[in-house]
Amino acid sequence: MTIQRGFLLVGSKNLNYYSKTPGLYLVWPFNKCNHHGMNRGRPRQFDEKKALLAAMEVFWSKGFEGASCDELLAAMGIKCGSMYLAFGDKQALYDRAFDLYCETEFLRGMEILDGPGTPLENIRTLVQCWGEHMTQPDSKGCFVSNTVIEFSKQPDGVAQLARQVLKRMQDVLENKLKQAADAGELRDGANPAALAAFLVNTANGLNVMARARADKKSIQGVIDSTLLILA
Amino acid sequence: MTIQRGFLLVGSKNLNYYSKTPGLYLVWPFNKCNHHGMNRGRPRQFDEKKALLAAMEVFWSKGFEGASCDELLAAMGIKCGSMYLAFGDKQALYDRAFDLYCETEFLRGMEILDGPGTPLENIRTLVQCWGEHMTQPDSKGCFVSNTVIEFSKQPDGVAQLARQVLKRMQDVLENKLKQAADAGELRDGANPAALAAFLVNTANGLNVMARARADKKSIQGVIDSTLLILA
DNA sequence: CATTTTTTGTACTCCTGGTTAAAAAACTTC
DNA sequence: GAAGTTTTTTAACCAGGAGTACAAAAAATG
Repeated sequence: MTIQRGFLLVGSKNLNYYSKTPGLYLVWPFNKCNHHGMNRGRPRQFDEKKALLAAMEVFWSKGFEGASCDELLAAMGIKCGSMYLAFGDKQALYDRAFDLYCETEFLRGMEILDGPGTPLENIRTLVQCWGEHMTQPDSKGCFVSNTVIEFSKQPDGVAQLARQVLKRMQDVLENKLKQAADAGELRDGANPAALAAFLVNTANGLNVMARARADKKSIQGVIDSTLLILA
Repeated sequence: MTIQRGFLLVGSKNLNYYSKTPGLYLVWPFNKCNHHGMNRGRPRQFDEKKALLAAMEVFWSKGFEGASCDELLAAMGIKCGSMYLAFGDKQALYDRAFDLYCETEFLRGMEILDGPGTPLENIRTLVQCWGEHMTQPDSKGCFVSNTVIEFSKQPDGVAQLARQVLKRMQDVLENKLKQAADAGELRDGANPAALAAFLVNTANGLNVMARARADKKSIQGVIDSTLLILA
């Protein structure tokens, strides 16, 4: 039986391929890498990673609603057909961009906590790093924080993920603060759980300050005051 | 010359009145209050204050882009014709709603600073008040903070206003902190300017925490830690 | 009562933004 | 080279959302 165009081939990778004769078709994902290490069909003409990175920048600075598809596609350097085929839809693209941010910008920042210094030293370094980040003139703030705000009404999806990331960050900080306390670096009676929540709060606040284009002196004031509590 | 319907009467208050005969019309704003203290024309059938309050609630919880006209009109209980006549357009309505928020919710909160206690006591009360506000289950956070974020890319208009309100709040706090310092309520070397920025930052952070539906314990931790610095 | 001024309600327009359709292009496999 | 599979391109499509037109209604004026 020869396959002809006209009817949807259920199971074909992108569900956009057709046969002329009606019937139930069993379609295999042919397009896995062959013995030459090449895919079948027309090869991708854009770099998915690069495109995603560009999309991330746009979403990061403009938010989900604020970023139009046109704008995204222009930044990604591809046409809508390619985007929809590669990523699904706008929300899926946002989700991917959010993941990318978490993997790169966000969690990489948290690695400072495992630096060479003592627990408290590392925490203080992280806080100072936030300050430097937010005082950069083209700072887009924090993508996670922005996501929490824009999707705050939604119970799951990327909204839930963003809340979990903040919670995770809080947990990591609490852990580190406990280590600091055990090492006698915190004053007596200091509460690691409360301090962790406080630090996450400071980070979220800095995001707003950055977007409000607060002057450097104010942001430095925030950092200095925060560090005072970690003395 | 009798005026007839059909052609726009340039100068008529709402530019929606017509004459049948073409020509240049000189139209006077007749409809100022007359000797009966009444306007001419059909009287408003809705309470502008009430409608604005309803719009404020919607904008506050959903943001500018997030609030559709349908939704706003439903909440306001009027039809679009009335809304556009009374307020101008969606942005103007938002601006009015923002003003209303500042006058009521926001600046009223700042009045706590002029309460009966000492300067420092009043500041501490304000911080605690933030905590109570944000832990309420239906808390919509802070409209000013939300506005700063959503309009962060825009140089003027309500965006600028919102940034100024934050700055104003910071100035007021700095002033109060100086009073506290003069009264010997702050530790030696405390920096009122830095502390003021820090407190505004905490407030902005709490807004995010509220929208992230952080647990009460975390928010209390933020408040407690913040108050520590004001001891 | 006729006229003027205003608000109201309904229908409509216009536009933008997300998404899909369909065919052409580019490649592999047979 | 023909057939098969995928990406690219271009042109629509469609829904919803902001805003407008206009006639009808409701009041004051004189």
